Amino acid sequence: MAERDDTRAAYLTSVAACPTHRVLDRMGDRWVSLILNQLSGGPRRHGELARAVAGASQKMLTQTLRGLERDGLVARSESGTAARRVEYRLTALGESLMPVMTAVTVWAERHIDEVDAARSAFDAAVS
Amino acid sequence: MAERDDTRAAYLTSVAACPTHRVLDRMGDRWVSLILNQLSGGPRRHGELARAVAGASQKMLTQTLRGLERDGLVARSESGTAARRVEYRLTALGESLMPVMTAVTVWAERHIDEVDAARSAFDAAVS
DNA sequence: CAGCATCCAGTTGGATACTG
DNA sequence: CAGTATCCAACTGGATGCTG
Repeated sequence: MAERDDTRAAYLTSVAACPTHRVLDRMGDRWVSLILNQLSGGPRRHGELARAVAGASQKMLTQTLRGLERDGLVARSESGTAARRVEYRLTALGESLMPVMTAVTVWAERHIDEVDAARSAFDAAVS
Repeated sequence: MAERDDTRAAYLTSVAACPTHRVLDRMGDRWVSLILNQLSGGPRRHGELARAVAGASQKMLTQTLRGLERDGLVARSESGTAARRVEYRLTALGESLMPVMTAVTVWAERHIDEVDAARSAFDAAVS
């Protein structure tokens, strides 16, 4: 399909650039919802987050936080020289995203049973 | 870290089971937002979707549709014997998700510039 | 037309070990 | 305590060819 590579590439680019998709991608990152949820309760130290989001490896925790920081959703502040103390908190931009997260959560909790039922039915029909 | 495998595994399971995360995962699937968007305009044939979501490979289109169908968000109906005709449409459950998608879209379009600005600033500071 | 199967490259994310 | 660096297994998603 060499003749259509350009078209395909253009489409892929435009999809990647789609704001909705980009936001969804970020929100869907495995640990983002948990971290954002923690931070919505106020600033948290790195260690606190590590404990609260215990499933995440150290690498993923930092990596995810960096990503959120890069996108301006989370702010990082450092203090202390000996006993280092790093704190993360939501930015105004991050806070503005919370209602959207909440909307997702509300829908999810309200309809997850229907989804599960649909899955069972589907899987049963297939097998 | 063999001693904590159980704990870790339990956490990972609970995260995977988290309704919010599951929904976010589905919504974040690369082609879901585009497909759902198409279907919100009414039923579409497979071919129509293939054209509208031209970036997706045939495999991914079908795979994504199956996933949505499995989760009860989309319904598939077949008709015709010779010239096969397969149509997809949103279920009631799928329609109930659209406002959430819209909320994400609205936030995204409204704030993507801030995100981009934050990124540029972050990247500039790092380098 | 709609869909399935296979192969495979690129990415993701976890384990582990080490630094200031 | 917070973070970095490396290695690597698993998963994702695209290309291609075939079927009813």
